[in-house]
Amino acid sequence: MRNTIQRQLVLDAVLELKDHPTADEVYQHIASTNPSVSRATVYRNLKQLSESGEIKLRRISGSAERYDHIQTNHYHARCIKCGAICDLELPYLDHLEESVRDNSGFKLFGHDLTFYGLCKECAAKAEEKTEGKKQ
Amino acid sequence: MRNTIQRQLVLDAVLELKDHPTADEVYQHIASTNPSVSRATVYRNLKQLSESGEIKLRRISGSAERYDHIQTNHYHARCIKCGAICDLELPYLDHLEESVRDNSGFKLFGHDLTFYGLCKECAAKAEEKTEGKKQ
DNA sequence: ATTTATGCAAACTATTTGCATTGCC
DNA sequence: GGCAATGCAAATAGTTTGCATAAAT
Repeated sequence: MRNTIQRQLVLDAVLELKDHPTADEVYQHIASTNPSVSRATVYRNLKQLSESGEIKLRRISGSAERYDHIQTNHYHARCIKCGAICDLELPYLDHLEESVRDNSGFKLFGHDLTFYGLCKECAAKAEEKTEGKKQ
Repeated sequence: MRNTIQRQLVLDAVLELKDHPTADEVYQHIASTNPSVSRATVYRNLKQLSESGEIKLRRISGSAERYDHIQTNHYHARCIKCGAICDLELPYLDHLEESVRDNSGFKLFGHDLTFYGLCKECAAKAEEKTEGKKQ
């Protein structure tokens, strides 16, 4: 694994864009200052960095793949209206796999848990509309 | 919502293909006997049928969207090797949303939980390989 | 008759890959 | 120098959309 400027740019972008950026958001961020870096390189480095454990790939249901500078296990909420992703405070369900009654022969390694709902802003907007209708 | 042959074909396909088919698998199934039905129609009907509650859209992390003839809440496992999806027996965590310490203002409606691991077959293959290395 | 649904093609989003070239070690 | 990484373009997977036509009500 070689130490290229591009790899460093990708790592820096994920560390700066703390908000679970998608690959494209990382690319856009880098392209704003380094337009010659290609999308493919961003994708390749994101994959490598997440495989080497420097960043974390998050699979958020209903969303494109996202990358996280935070490594620790925690869960996320996705806004069904605007797509925002938010960290949640819920103790990580460490031994959930063990609770599965395994009649399938599956060897389970882990789980992805994503909540969905309305973020603060979108919930407020929905509230306004409802109020509007009442009058 | 009109009662077209195509809609019926899509519904029937999901009921027959019990194995959480993707939109494309539904399309292929229908196309094998009704080649004139278009992919777009399959997608449109899958969306409508899931919105009207006749079938259930499942968001399985790491997989394309899938459709289920079963409506009841339950969780799934995805094989990281072959992509197979399997129903799991684990009591549905009905009130998980309530356990979230909500500092974000999110209004949570529900959650998607997907386990990942190796299915019986792929686990067996991996075992073989390991055995091979030992000798 | 009206209006929803269809088929087709094109567009779009997200991601990967082949290949010639660049540049790290 | 050798091999990994890059940039580019094309390819792929999954899904949606515009539009003229067909068909359900």
